[in-house]
Amino acid sequence: MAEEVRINTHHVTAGDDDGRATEWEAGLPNADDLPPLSQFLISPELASAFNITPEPHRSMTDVTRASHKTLSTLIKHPKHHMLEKLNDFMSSSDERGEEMVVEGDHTDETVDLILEGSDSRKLRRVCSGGGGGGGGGGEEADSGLRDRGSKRIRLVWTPQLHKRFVEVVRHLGVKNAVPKTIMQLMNVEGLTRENVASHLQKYRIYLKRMSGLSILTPVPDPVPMAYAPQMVRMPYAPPGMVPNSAAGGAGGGVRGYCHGFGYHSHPYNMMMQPKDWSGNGFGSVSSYQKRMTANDK
DNA sequence: CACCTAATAT
DNA sequence: TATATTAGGT
Repeated sequence: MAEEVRINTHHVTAGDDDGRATEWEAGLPNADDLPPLSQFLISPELASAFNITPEPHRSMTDVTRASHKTLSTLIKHPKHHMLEKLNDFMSSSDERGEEMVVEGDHTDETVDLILEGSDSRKLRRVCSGGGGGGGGGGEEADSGLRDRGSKRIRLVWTPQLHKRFVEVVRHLGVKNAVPKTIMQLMNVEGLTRENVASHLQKYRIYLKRMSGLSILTPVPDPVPMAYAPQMVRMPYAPPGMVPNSAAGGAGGGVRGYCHGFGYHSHPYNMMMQPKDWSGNGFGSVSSYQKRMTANDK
């Protein structure tokens, strides 16, 4: 309780003293009703159980600074001119910041477009009930989202975006999930078929991995050998392949092994999603493996 | 043409 | 490392 919280009365100096938007404060709880900034909202046990790292302690100064920043941003780009900023950065980002993030928000309705340089705008996309289009048909137009030189911008698959991807893939079923359809169903502006294809390729590789792996307990702790039958199946042991040191080269050793998807990006697997979307049951993980060999389209 | 996989480029 | 692009095939 070291810090005194006085949000109500604190003023913002962006511009002048009355840059403060008092209407924003209407209905907000009084400072006395709020817990002090220094106090965590969840218990340490809970935090550790869910692998949450507590934010560093914030002082009133930090709050003030953040507040200033927000306000000055809003003053600079008032109203609905936010979208125009998108074009701004697209044309101003030559050669350098050519990374873009498309990240879905909590709802299915909006996605955030973020640039590598931490620029971020909101675009609106509606998953409206209309289009559906099981058969295909070409609706939804264009928007490849390019750099000034008409070069494509690198897409970053944020967890939100990936989640949308996975939902669509599951909804379609793995067999019918092809880039074009996925792209259409995801309904994210700027997303291209190539984006999806590339991601899908990686996703399939990931699934293959998972299907080879034993899904049941990757042996959490060293249990006595005698009692540990064969819980860990070898993923893929193509005849005549030595586990490690094959290509060697890049990256090296153990870590190059679990590249990309399952492990790296988040402690929680990016590729994994809760087993449910609609009634589309495909529980069995190793069902599609035969597809490659034969022909079913 | 859309799709697939593998390899390679950025 | 993650994503894009290309090659070569169905």
